[in-house]
Amino acid sequence: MSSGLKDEIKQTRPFGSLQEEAALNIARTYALLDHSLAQALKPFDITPTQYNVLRILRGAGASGLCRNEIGERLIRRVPDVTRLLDRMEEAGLVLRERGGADRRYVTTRVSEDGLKLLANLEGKICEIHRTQLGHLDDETLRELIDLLTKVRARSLRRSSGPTRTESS
Amino acid sequence: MSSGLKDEIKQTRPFGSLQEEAALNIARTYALLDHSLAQALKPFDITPTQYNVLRILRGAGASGLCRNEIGERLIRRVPDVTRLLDRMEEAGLVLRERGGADRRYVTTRVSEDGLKLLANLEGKICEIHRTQLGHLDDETLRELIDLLTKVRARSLRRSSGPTRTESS
DNA sequence: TGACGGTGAGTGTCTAAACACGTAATATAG
DNA sequence: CTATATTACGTGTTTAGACACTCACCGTCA
Repeated sequence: MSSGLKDEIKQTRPFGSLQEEAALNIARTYALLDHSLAQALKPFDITPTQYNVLRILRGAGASGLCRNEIGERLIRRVPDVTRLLDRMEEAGLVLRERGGADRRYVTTRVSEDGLKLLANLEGKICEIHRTQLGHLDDETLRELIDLLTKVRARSLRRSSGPTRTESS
Repeated sequence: MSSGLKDEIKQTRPFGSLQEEAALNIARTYALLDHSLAQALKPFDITPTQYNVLRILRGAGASGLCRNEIGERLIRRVPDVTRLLDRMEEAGLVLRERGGADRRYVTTRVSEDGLKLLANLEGKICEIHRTQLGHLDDETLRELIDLLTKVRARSLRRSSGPTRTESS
């Protein structure tokens, strides 16, 4: 069981350390999950990151969020939120508006089309999650979540995540 | 503890399901680990994927591997192994040679420089892993590895990983 | 022996990521 | 009230990822 990854990637040598094996397991598992999510989202012409943005903006509601706030809430930090939003604006999923008290800020909000897309996606996404993780019971999932939270605990003590090169 | 991710990404709503929360935890954790690895490798002018290739080829030894075999052993499958190897060949890290019985195959091997780079990297990589995961004891790491292996178990029953668009 | 399907590798092209730099608006200090 | 720093956003450019397509070689079988 614990040497499953070695077979998957046809590795001949033992892992250098348990830490390395754990890191590779995380990477491998993420690759599988992300790939299937990306495939599922492709018919809707959005990427997992764009889906992430849509959900963030839906959560923010009518007041919207500025570019940097969106960047900070992304699961995977990306160094070019501007053009990510450019593409989503062009696709009609979000609306941007400069103004308000501080004229540096550009507020981004989900559009009606964006909300409709999210609603359409909801069932599909649940199905993906069931396919990916439905074979594990709640206790196992909770345990996994707790362990991953522990993994991140060290990083969190020192920074709020990968530093983005923009605005740094 | 289990709501750590919500704070990290400043999420206001509860997660849709435990499955979703687990998937997002995996993604978030991977993003942190991958980012710090990429930063550590940057002074050596290679990416995590290139590092992965170097280790695969070192494991394969003098007989080398053909392009598709390399692609199958990567932690993260990439759809353009050819140009990945192009870049590494240009950097002097690998050698490619067409020939042998079946002249369709192109055998790739690590170069001397590639091996030297790997040797130089070894200590650095161990240090990274200690920084990332050194706060967890062996039992905890083993547990995490076992859980992630369970997560992947379902995918493995149906395919050997994300299908690559090339050669499919 | 020569047409055929399958396999291994590579190319063209578009999109996205990564990184350094630049601009505009606000805050702060003297 | 001006000079400077800081913040928020955008742009230019290089590199890598994604996907469809083509070419070369092999085995097979009529």
